[in-house]
Amino acid sequence: MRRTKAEAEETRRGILSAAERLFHAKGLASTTLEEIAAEAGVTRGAVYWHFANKADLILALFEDAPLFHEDLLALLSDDDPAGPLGALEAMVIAALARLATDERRQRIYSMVALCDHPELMSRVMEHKTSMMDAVRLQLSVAFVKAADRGQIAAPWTATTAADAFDWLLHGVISDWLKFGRRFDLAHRGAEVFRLQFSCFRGGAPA
Amino acid sequence: MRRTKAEAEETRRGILSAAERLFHAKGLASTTLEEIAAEAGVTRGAVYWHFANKADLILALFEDAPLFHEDLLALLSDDDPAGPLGALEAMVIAALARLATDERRQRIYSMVALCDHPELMSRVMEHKTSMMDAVRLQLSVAFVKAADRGQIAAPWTATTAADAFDWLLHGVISDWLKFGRRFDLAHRGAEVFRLQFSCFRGGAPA
DNA sequence: AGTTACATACATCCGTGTATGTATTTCCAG
DNA sequence: CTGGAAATACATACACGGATGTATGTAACT
Repeated sequence: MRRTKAEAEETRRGILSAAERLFHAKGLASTTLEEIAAEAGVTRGAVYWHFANKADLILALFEDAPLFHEDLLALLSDDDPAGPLGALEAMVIAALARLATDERRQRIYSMVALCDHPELMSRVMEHKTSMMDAVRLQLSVAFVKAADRGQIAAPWTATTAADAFDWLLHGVISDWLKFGRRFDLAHRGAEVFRLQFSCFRGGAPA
Repeated sequence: MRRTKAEAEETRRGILSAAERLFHAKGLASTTLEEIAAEAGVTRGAVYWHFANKADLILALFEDAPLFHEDLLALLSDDDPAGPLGALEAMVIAALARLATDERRQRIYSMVALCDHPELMSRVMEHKTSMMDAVRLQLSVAFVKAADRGQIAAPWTATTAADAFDWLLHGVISDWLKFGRRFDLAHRGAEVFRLQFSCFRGGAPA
C-alpha cells in the first residue's frame, strides 16, 4: 500500500503532530513510539521509516516547529518610531499575545522548557541551548542600541535591563505553562512588561 | 548481614543522596533504581526495602530536602526595619546567595523545575504545585502588606509587583541552573533585584 | 523492474516489582 | 545475663511486561 510522495509527507507531518501532542501531554520520556504511531493512525514501521529513532524525531520536531524565541526576533522591528526600546516592548507584548493563542507554540515551548534527559538527549539539548544563546545575544544587542540612544535611564544599564527582561520573560512563560495556564498571559504579562519598560526609561508611565 | 538501626538510617540517607545526584545528572525518568543502588553502594533490594517504588523515593527526596521555596519563607523576617518591602528584598538576595553556594539546593531545585512526567508521577507533581502555590500565596500577602504601608509606588500595585518579583525569581534561577551556571547568580541576581525594588518604591536608587 | 512507503513479525534487552534467602539484631523469657 | 525466637535489613534470584530496533513482507508508485 505504498503512498505517493505527497501522501508520505502527510504521514510524516501527522507523526510529528501526534508526537507533539503526546509529548506535551505525557512528557518526552514516558511517551512511546507505539503511542505516537497509534495517535497518528499508523504503525511503528512508519515512524521508523521517517525517523531513525526517538531522539531523531524530537530533533526534527524542534527544527520543524515554530519556536517562541524565533518569534521574538521576527517580531523585533528595526525602525520602530519609539526606538529600540519601544521596539522591544512592542515585540514582547506581541509575542506573548501570539503564544497565548497558539497551542502549537505552547506545546513546543513546554517541551523546550521542561526537557529532562540531559545525557541521553544531549543532541537535543545542544540544539536548544545554542538556539537560546543566539536569541539572547540578539536581545543584548538591541538593549545596547537602546542604551546608546539614551533610552535606558540610570541606574539601569543595557546589561541589567537585558537580564531583567530575559528573566521576566522566561519566568512568566514557565509559570503560565507549568501550572495550567491559570492566568491571562497576554494581559497580565503585557501589564507587567509595560511597567517594567517605563522603569527602564526612568520616567513616569504614560 | 543485617545492620543496626543507625546503619540502616545511614544507608537510607545514602540512597537518597545518590538518587539526588543521579536525578540531577541524568533526569528523573532516565535514572534507574539499579543505578541509584550502585551509586549508593547497595543493591536494589535495599532501595525497595526503604522505598515502595521510584515515585515514593522521589517524594521522600522532596520531603526530606531543603526546598528553595521554603528557604524564601524562612528568610522572610516579619519585623525588618525597612518594612515588608525591605524584608522581601533582603530575603531574595539572601536566598540567591544561599542557592549559589549550596549544591544540594541546586540539585533539588533543578528536579522541581525540570520535572517531566505529568501523568505517571502525578503525586510528585501535586506535591510540587501545592507547595509552590503556598509560597506564592505567602509572597502575595507580603506584597499586599508592603502596599498597605505605602511602600509600593504607583503605577505598581501589590499584584503587579508580586508578579514581577515571582517571574524574575523563577526566570533567573531557571536560566542559571539550566545553562551551566554561566554567570554569578548571587551578584547579578542581587544587582537586578535591587534595581527592581527601587522601581517598586518609585524613587531614585540608594 | 526497481524502489518507495509502509505493515508485520520477531529478537532482545532493560527496568520494574516481587518472592525468597539469610545473616544479624533486637527483644524477651527464664 | 543468656539462649532462642522473631523481626529486621538487606542480597539474590526470578517473573513479567513493555519498549526498542531490526528483519522481512508487500503493494503501489515511478
